[in-house]
Amino acid sequence: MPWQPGHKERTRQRILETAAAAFRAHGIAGVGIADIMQRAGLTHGGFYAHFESKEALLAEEVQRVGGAPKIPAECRPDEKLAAITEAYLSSRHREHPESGCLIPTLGCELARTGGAPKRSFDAHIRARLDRLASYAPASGAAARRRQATGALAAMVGGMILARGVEGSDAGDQILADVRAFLADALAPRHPRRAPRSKP
Amino acid sequence: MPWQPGHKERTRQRILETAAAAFRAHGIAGVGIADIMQRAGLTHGGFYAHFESKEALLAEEVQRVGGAPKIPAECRPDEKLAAITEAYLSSRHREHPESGCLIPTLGCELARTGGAPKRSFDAHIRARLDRLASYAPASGAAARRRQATGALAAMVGGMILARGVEGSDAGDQILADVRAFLADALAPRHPRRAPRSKP
DNA sequence: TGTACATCAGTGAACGCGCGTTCACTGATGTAC
DNA sequence: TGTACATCAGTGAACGCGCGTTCACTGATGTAC
Repeated sequence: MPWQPGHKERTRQRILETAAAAFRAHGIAGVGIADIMQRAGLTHGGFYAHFESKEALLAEEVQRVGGAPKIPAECRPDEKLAAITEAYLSSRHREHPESGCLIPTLGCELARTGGAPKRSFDAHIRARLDRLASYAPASGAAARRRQATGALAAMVGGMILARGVEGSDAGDQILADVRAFLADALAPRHPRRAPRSKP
Repeated sequence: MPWQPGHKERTRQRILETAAAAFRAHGIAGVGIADIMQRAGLTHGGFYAHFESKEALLAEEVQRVGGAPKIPAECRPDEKLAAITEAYLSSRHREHPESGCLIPTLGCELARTGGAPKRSFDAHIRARLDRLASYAPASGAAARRRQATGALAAMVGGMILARGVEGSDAGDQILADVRAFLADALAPRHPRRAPRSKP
């Protein structure tokens, strides 16, 4: 074996990491194979020695980019989900899509795809909901699932809105509003109100 | 004037309506001028007699596609925002991106753009938040703003997640969870809990 | 009423460009002797 | 220790294609006489 073992695998990882940032920064359609390879210090022709196609790369990317949520060690169990949403809805995250969650950056495009990328996206969403549900404060699997789904939805949508408005201040204001909304919605509370009554 | 007055304007509107559906169905990058014009029953060359560029069309589109929320006439004032979220988070909306809200379909792409489309998107988001805030049940402008922002974020994110998973059932489950989450979060409640206390 | 005309909405060939993908080739590498 | 060699990761020219945009043109139209 004329090359050090693991050399090709390391190159492959480099391409994956470069592509992950490029996709999130410019969108799937906004990034070409040549872009990715150049940023990885290679030429475009070599790409197909590592991946079958752009679509295959994307599918692997969506599967790979996990994003384990950071939770403060001293966090109370019933405040973990709220802590995750606070960390997610940060200015830093808003300013750095290339290293952030892929749903607000690629979600619209991935929702339209089919095949392998769509399957990866499906798995990505399910895995995140499962994980978030394990941190939800409510009692009962269904209630925790509701909290996790509602929180992730607001996180994703909030980030899109914050990046969609012009100006950092307006974006940060949206983030702050969603943070406050979720802190309130996820706070331990009295039992649910009675169902809507007919007048 | 050899053509009926308003003829060109009607053609222009037809292009705008065709493009609105096409963009939301296939994304900005996924639709070409030739596609739009063909669907409008025209040939691609004529496009530039109506719009300066694809970008100009997009900017006008984002400004135009408003989406006045449908609220039942007999709806109680403090349940209007919740009613809007229920109507938004429907299976029908999930299945028909081409005629639905443009934020879950184009939001990721628009957040990355600049220039006229970005300005339109900014205005679009602000207008929607203003309108939703006017339906929010809380008392006080800031609290209503928080509810409107949180609700729109969850609506947008929830729709993306619902369209991102595979299968109608999984998508509908996500919608139902977000609906329930928001119904709970927007329900009239006791005063907010005390701020986090140190142990 | 019929004909010639000016207008201009719409046509379609052409442009330069960048895309994803292919493939014959190159040359840096570790090994064998 | 030095040289010849086989390997294969990576190169770069080339492909067909579709894109956004341009522009000389066509031909349906309402008007003038």
